[in-house]
Amino acid sequence: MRADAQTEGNDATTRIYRVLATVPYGRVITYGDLAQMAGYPRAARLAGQTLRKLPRDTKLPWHRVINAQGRISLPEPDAARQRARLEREGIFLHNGRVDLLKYRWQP
DNA sequence: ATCAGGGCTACAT
DNA sequence: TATGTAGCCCTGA
Repeated sequence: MRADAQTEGNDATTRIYRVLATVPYGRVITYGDLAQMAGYPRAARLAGQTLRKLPRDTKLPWHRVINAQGRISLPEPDAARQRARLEREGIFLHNGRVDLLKYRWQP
């Protein structure tokens, strides 16, 4: 836990979930940005580890998180689920990637 | 206190 | 564009 994070009174998981919840429909965010917005710059892998623990029935938009290359970092069959959810929001992959310049969300 | 490992990244070939 | 290679930083053992 970090000093600046402690002042917020929350652990990394909570902070990451909170940011994830703000990612709007039809947009995506990278692991690195998610971590940074949660107060953990350069801790992209932390975001990954955290998301991996999400329950299957979560309401959070886990599928809107992709890597910095615009690619899905999940092994099949989860990658297929993520792709399907993204498409349902109008986000399609071309050559296995999302057009970050167009859909990347950054406040 | 240490250490390996993770849904990663940036940079160099 | 496609690898390879170092960093990064947190968590759990």
